[in-house]
Amino acid sequence: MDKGWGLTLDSDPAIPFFTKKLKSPSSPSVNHPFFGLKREMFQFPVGLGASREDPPSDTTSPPSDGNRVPEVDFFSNNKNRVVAAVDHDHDKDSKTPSRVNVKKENSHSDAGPSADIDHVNTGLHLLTANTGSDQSTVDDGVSSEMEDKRSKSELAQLQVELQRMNAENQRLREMVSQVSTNYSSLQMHFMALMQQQQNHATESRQEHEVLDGKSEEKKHGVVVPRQFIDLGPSGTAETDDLSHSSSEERTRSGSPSNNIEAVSKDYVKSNGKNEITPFDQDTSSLRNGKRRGESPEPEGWGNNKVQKPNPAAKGTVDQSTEATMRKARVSVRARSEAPMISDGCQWRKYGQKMAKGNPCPRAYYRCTMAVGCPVRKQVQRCAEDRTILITTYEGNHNHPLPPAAMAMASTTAAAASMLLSGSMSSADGLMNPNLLARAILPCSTSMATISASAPFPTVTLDLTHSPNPLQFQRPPTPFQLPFPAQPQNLGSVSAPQLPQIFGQALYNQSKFSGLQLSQDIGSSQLTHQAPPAQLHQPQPPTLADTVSAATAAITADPNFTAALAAAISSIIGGAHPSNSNTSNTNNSNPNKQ
DNA sequence: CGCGTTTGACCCGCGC
DNA sequence: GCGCGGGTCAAACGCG
Repeated sequence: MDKGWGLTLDSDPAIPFFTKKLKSPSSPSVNHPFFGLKREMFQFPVGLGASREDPPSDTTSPPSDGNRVPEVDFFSNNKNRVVAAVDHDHDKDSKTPSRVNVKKENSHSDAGPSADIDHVNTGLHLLTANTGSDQSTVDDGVSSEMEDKRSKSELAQLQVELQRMNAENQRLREMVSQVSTNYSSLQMHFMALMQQQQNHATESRQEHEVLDGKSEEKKHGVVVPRQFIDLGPSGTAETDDLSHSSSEERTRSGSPSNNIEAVSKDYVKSNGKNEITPFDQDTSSLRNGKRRGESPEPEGWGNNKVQKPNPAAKGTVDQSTEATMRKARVSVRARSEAPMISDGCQWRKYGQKMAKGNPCPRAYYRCTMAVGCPVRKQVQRCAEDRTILITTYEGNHNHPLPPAAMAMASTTAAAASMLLSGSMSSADGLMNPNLLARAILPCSTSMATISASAPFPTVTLDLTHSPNPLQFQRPPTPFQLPFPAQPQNLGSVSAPQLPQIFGQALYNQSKFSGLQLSQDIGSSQLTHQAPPAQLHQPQPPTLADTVSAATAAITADPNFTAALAAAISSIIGGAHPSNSNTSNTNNSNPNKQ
């Protein structure tokens, strides 16, 4: 029963796991062809370092090229000069790091398979060999020597250039690793802040309870949605215990989803049971016992239904928290012809219903990557525009995920986590939805909306809006931050920057996968009336596919995640919004979530 | 034969 | 209390 959660504890779905995955090609997720592909696609953030030790893999890891345009350009020029005979297949592989290009070129010549980058002389020989025909036309020995000299000087020049580019390559890699490190530290900082916040909220609430007694309960019951009220106790003694003992790895996990799971697991622990039981199993067993008797499968989803608070049960707090946990949803709206977007996870359809007010049926899926994984999603087409596919995610995975799936999961978990943290950090029990929206996607409130109103706090990522075409183009520099990472700037970021985020993410995705996804999504989103011709690719990826890819890329992007963590930290650490306006003014989602 | 999907029934929450 | 709608279950079915 607790195997899955043990997995979660041991393997961080966040960065450590990410890195581990990359370094262990034999990881289970890679067995899945799709995951393997996605894994390739998402090697970008940390793949640079890894690829350095494994040059052969570089030829198949285009993600690492994103930051080496100058290098590629440089060598493309040289290629024309030095190894003009390089086949076009290789030319197509312009994403390949320049160093590999050189090696390949050498191998194309007479350098042999063991040719190394230091043996550029062979390349020069090649050059002379290639220009041999020219030489043959020169009958002057002196000029021939001059030619040699010139060639050698060129070679030396090239060598210097090569070294310089290698140094730059190295710097870029260091930069990437630096960014990754910063991201990890930010995440840890965020987790620490979360813990502090929870502790603070709990302490204050406990004080109130002691002082006010029943009136406090009444007040909460009237003013604040219960789901948010009950979040507070997550920071009780158990949380302290958590932060001092077994929670270390969880705190360091750096993943919002992990944080959520950690909190919930601590609730379960507080039940007094010795065994560590997934929170959802606790309630699901209740429900199963009541409704359908036994269920061999740890049905995490069973807790999807809000349990009636049992006054006698010691797990009232737990259940409420669980309710909040599972209630936090992330909805992704995207245009897609496909029946379902592929987000890197394995799903099994377990139900379909005709929702009222929508002629399109709603499909229910649950994650089957691990037994008892509580994550589920609903897929439904928008009634107004059936090209829009609405995918609603709920829950957190209790198992390791492939990078692609993990990215999506971390997105949803981050959104859910912020919903929870917002509820916990707010004195009124609920955070300003607008603030949350800006936290999740700080540059936009139009594409990221948060519905904190009942029944489910839902974050809606609306990718059907038209991004700015200019900003959707390729960013000038791959390392350009899509939006300022400084928390204080989050609120002032202009809305149109969000498309740039997605655009950049999709651009990376498209580069990684060799598909023009960015153009695809960009054009399809930009133009409702003028579908461009380049959309028709041999394997045209649906927009929904790119949506998940975009989300994955976004969360896989250290820039984004770092900024996200910074935003969260700023909200939790600094802002204590007492805005009791729980009604969502931003929820533009016409569909009830 | 195993696995995934389909589909009708069931349960629960909520509003009237 | 009743009806409605959302969500889930599980037997039946289909497919490889």
